[in-house]
Amino acid sequence: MKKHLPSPPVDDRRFHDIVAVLVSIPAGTVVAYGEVARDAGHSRQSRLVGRILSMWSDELDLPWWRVVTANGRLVPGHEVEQARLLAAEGVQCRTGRVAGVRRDRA
DNA sequence: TGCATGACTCGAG
DNA sequence: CCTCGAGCCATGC
Repeated sequence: MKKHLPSPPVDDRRFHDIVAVLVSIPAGTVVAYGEVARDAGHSRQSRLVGRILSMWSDELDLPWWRVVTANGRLVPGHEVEQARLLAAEGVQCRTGRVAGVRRDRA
């Protein structure tokens, strides 16, 4: 059962910071959840990044496909979709994996 | 207040 | 390559 949107996170600074980092990810670049959290100033809230993407990625038009796990693993259940989107930006992928999980460079 | 869950991460087996 | 366990933070019942 999917959970609908909880209270509006617009008042939450952590949320705002993480979203800001997400939208600032250049096309053709893949980053890890932990990297996003660290960039936003919240090194331990990698899970929060995942939750934000899972719940509001579409609502806020966030580039969730540019976010992978620290292991280079694509999002479980969306591997094909994500791989397709990344390929469209020039990021080569393997079965559920990204070819080179460079944090800052494509 | 406590426990379970999750698009996480790391280390070990 | 895969699974498990411990740690981390936020949310919901």
